[in-house]
Amino acid sequence: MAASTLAEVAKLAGVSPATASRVLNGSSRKPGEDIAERVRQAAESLGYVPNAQAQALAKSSTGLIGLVVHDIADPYFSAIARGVQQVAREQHRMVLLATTGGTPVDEREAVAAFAARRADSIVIAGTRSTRTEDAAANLELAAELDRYCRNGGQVAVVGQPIVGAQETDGYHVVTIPNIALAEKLATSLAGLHDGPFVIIAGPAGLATSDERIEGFQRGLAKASLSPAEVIRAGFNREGGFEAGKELASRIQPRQSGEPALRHCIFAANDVMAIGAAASLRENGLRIPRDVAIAGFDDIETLRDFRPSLSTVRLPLEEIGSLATLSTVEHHRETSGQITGQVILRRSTEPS
Amino acid sequence: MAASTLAEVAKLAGVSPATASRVLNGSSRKPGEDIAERVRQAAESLGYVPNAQAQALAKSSTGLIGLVVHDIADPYFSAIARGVQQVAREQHRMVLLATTGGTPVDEREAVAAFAARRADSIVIAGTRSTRTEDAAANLELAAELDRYCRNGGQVAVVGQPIVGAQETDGYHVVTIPNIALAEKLATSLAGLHDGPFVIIAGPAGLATSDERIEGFQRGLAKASLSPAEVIRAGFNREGGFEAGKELASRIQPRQSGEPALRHCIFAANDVMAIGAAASLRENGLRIPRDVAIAGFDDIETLRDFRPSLSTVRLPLEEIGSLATLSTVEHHRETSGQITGQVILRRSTEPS
DNA sequence: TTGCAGCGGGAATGCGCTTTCCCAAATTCC
DNA sequence: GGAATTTGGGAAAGCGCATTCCCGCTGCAA
Repeated sequence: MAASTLAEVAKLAGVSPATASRVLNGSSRKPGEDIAERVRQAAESLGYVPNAQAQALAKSSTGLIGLVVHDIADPYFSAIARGVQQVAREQHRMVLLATTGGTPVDEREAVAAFAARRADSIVIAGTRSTRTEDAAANLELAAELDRYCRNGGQVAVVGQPIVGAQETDGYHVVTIPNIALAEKLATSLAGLHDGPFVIIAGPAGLATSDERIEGFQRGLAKASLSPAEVIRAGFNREGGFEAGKELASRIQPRQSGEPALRHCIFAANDVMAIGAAASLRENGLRIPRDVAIAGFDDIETLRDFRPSLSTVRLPLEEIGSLATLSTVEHHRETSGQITGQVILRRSTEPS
Repeated sequence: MAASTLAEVAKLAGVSPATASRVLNGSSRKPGEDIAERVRQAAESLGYVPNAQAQALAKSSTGLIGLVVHDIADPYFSAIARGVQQVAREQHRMVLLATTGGTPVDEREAVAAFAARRADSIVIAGTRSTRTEDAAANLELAAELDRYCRNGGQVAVVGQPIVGAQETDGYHVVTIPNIALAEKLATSLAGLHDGPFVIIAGPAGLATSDERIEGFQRGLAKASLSPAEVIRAGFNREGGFEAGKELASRIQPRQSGEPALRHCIFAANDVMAIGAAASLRENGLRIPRDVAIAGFDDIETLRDFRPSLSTVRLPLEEIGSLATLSTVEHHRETSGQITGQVILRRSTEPS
C-alpha cells in the first residue's frame, strides 16, 4: 500500500485538491476555518504525508543542502558538518551527504548528483588539490559548479576557491587563513625554540597543507630562522605516524645535561600531529622533553590528549554554519571572515 | 535560467521525449546507436542534468537513505555514518542526514521528514530512551515508523529496538550486545582489580547506558564482587568530566607503600572515559597508578590517547554498513549479529 | 505473395503536488 | 437596490520524467 495522496485527502474531506493543498501546505490563501478543520481531520485519519518530491517538482525548490566532505568520520569534517546541520535545521532544510575521499573526480560526481537532486545549495569542504594530475578533473568540477550556479544554485566552498572556478554569483568562498595562521604559529614557536624545525605535511599539491607550510616557513623566515625541513606523508593520522617514525630514527633522546638541541615539529593538522606523537613515543622520544610538536585545527576530541597539543584553533563548526548561511538567500551578505588563534599548550613547552 | 529538460534535449536531437528518456536514463529498451549518439550529443551540448525529483516521482523510488543520529560530530556517530555512507555509495544512493540530539520528539520529526522525501530506507542510530517522560514521544515515533514501513519503507535501527515498535516487515534491528560485552569487560577487570568499582554512566533511561551498567554489574556479581556504585551524568565528554570531578574529591592519591585500594572506573562510553580521565588528572590522580579506568566503543580518534584506554571494541563502521545493507532489498537476509571484543590497555593495568 | 512475430520509435497518460485562472456567492459602496 | 468589489472555492494546466500502449516497419517462414 502506497502512502495516501492529497487527492485522497481532498476526496475524503469533500473538497478539491486545490483547497486541500492550501490548508495542508502553507499557502498564502487561507480557506475558511470549518473547511480547514475538515481537511486536517481527513489528513490525520489517512495518515497523510505530503510527497516532498512532488512538492519540489511543483514549486521547484527542494529545501536540500548538499554537503561534500572527504570523510565524514574525520573529526575535522564532522565538526564542519555539525555546523552545516545546525543551520539546516534552523532553516527547515535537510542535508544530503556525500563523501569523496578528496579526489576532484568524485567531488564532481557528488556535485552532479546534488544538481540532479536539485539541491538548493551545495557546501564543499576539504582542501583543493593543485596537483597537475588533478588539473583536468578540477576543471570539470569547476564547470559542473558553474553550470549549477547558472541554473540558480548556490555553492559555498570552504577553505580555498575551486581551481578554475568562475566568479558567477551564487558562488561563495569561506576562506580559511591558513597562511596567516601558520605564520603566527611559527612566530610564536620561534620565540620558544631554536632547535631545528621540521614540518610534517600532506602530499604536495594539497592546498591546505601547502598553505600551512608556506605560512610556517614565512614565519620562521621573519624570525630569521632557517627554513624547516618538510616531510611529506598522508594528510591523516597514518601519514603523521609514518613521518614520525622516519623522524624518530634521526632524533636521539636527549641525555640529561646535554645542551638543548630539540626538534620542533609542526604537523599540518592535528590528527597528523597525534599520529606523529604516537610513533615518536613508540621510539622512546618524549614530548615535550625530547621533541616539541604542534598541530593545526584544534580538533575537539583531541583536546584531552596528553601532553596537550599546541595548535591553531579553527572555529570549524562556525565555518560550516557560515558557509551554509552564505548560500541562503536571506544571509547572502554574510562575510566569510574566519579567524583562528594560536594556542600554545604543553606539547611545545620549552624545556 | 532553469536547467534544461529532457524535452528540450529530445527536440534538439529531433526525437521524442520517450526515446531521449530511454537512451539517457538506463531503460530496458535500447534505441539504435545512431539515434542514441545524437541524443547524447544534444544532452551534452545543453548541459542536461536529469531531474532526480521528477524521476523519483515517475518511478516512485528515490535512491535516498535517511540517517538519523544524535550528533554527527560525535565520533561514535560519525564512525557509523561512514559505514552508512560507504554502502550508500556502492548502491548508488545518497544519504540524507538528520541530527536530533537524541530526543524521540526530534527523531520522530526526522523520520517524518524522511518519509515525506520518500527515502527508500531509514537508519536510526543512537540509544533509545526508556524514560517515562519520553514514553509518549516514543510511541509516536514507533507509529511514524510503522506507517513508513507499511508504505513500503525499510528501517534499520542500531542498538536496540524502538520502544513499542511493531514487528512489521521492513523493520530491522542491528542489536549491539551491550550487556554481554559489558559483562565480559567486568569479568576481565575483576581478574585484575579488587578495589572498589565505580560506573560513570549516562542518565537513567538511556538504554545503551543502562544496558552497559547492567552487564557490568552482572559481571561483577559473577565474580563475587559487590556491585559498583553508579554515578550519573551526561552521556558525553562533559558528563564524564563532571563525574570524574566528583569522584576525585573522594579519592586520595595513593601514598607510596600504602596497601592498594585503587578504584576502578567503568565509563559507559569512551568519550565519557576521556572526560573523566581529564578531570581526575586535573585533581592530581594518575592513571593507572591511582585509579584505573575503562571505556566502551573503542573510538578510533581516541586510540592514541595516553595512557591507552581499556575499552570494548565495537565495529562501528561495520554496524553502519550492516544496518544500511539490511534495508536494501538484495541483502535483506543480512543477519544483524554484531560482535565486539574487550581490549585491555594500559589504563587498567594492575599496579 | 501473404501472415506473423519482432523491433524501433512516438503519442499519451500519470506520478502528486502547486498555482493560475475562473466563477459564483458574499460583501461593500454609492 | 444595483453595480463594483472582494471573498472562497474549484477546474485545469503544468512541474520533468517513466512507461504503457500503439503503430509502422522489417525479416522470416509458409
